Amino acid sequence: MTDTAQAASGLGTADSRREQMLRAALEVIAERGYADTRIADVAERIGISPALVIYYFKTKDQLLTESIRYLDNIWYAVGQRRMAELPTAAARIEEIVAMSCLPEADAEPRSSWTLWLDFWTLAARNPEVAGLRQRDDERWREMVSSLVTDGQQAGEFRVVDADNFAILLCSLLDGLAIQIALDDPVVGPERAFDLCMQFIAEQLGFEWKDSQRARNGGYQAGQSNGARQEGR
Amino acid sequence: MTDTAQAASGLGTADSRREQMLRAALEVIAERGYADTRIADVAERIGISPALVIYYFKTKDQLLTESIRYLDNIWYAVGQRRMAELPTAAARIEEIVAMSCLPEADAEPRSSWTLWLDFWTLAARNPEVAGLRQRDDERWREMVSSLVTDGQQAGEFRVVDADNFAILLCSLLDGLAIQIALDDPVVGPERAFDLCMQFIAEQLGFEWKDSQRARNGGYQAGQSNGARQEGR
DNA sequence: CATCTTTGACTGAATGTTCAGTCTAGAAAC
DNA sequence: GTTTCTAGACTGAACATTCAGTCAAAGATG
Repeated sequence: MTDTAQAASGLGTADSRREQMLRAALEVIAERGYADTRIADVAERIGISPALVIYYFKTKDQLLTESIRYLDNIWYAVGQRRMAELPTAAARIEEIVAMSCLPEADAEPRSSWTLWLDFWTLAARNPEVAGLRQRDDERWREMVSSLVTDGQQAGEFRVVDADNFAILLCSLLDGLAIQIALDDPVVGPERAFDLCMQFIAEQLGFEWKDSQRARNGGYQAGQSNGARQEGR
Repeated sequence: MTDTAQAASGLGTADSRREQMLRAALEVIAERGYADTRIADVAERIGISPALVIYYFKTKDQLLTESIRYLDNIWYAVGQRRMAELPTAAARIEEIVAMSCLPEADAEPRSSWTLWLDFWTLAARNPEVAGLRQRDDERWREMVSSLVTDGQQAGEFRVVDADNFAILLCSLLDGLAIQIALDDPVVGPERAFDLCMQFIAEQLGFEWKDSQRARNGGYQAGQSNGARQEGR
């Protein structure tokens, strides 16, 4: 599966190839785990020879490392875009929680929660990846932090220390993500989402009414612009 | 290096050998990561032949899997023991947080936060380990949950849903553990500990005064046996 | 416009290394 | 004198990486 899509569509050359490989690598990592990902797997997935993979990325390590970077960037970009489309701080923060907890209808290869587990594990030993992860975490904390500040100025939220709150929330999200990634029978996506939102609403002192967010699909029933589709 | 300590101390035969290997395995995993742990590393560490490792554990997989189980059990047992020694629910819950956040003076091989990252990553693909992890998580949640209930009955804590709180706290602890494991410059052990305790105190409605807990040194000055040194 | 030349994408067949696991046989322990 | 341990040498398979080219399109050259 998979290969055809792009392979058929003719994009053989140039940097689309690179990207194709990065994507394939992420898929394989998600399935087999970082450590068990072989160059041959990635190659096979897009129907090319292993040698070609090395042709583009000098080493296996480079391929995998770059694919992680790729994931990281995409994910952050998606976050930014979505934030921009939402009107209130409360809605934005809810979207962040949703991104962390709720699987999306259009399951991208970049999703798959287990990818983040591998990411963390890798960061523990690979300094380059460690730096990446750190920056990434910092970015999310800042996003949350400034969101909170905004919300406070707009009178949506009660006054609490934004930085501390950001650390708390981001850590909580990571922790919940583990449960979700590992399919914990007690802490599924919905429950994680609800608990987290309750926590936030309580901390920031705003009303949060459960329901609304119909599973996947969209982030908010009402709120107009039902368009957002996350192209691919 | 390393070998000497135990090797010299005579415990050569029988099941102490097994345990010695399990410990060594954990050390190596902590250093090199689960995926990069070789049988030869474990053997070398205690100065034996790789073949001997296979003699005791039929396969590499078995060795590693068992070492994870070993870690899991020890950690939980330590938790139980410590809980038993503390008088109030508040103190117990603080100890749990400390165990999750604060490195201890007598750094056991079993510690090393990165071990947990590997544990989770492994659980994502290895059903056996997945079961282990799930049970483990459940145990901690129950511990917290019943702790909260106790505290409530004793009038120490305000009334909140104990199960939900347990999920929240355990997830938060996991999330903070990631930051700590990866040496995040912003979220170090102390800050994680403080933030977490503040959160708890607020949720459960009790007073928590920072100070007290002098960094490492274990939870309680006393503890006698200053001997245990864990060679290395 | 027919021919060479160049260049970039790509492959299949080696090569070499790294390990897990086996096998043989010696030393202890009981 | 079995049975339990243990080491050392060895095997076999799995891979990453290299190498020597193939192939086709794009430019030169005449």
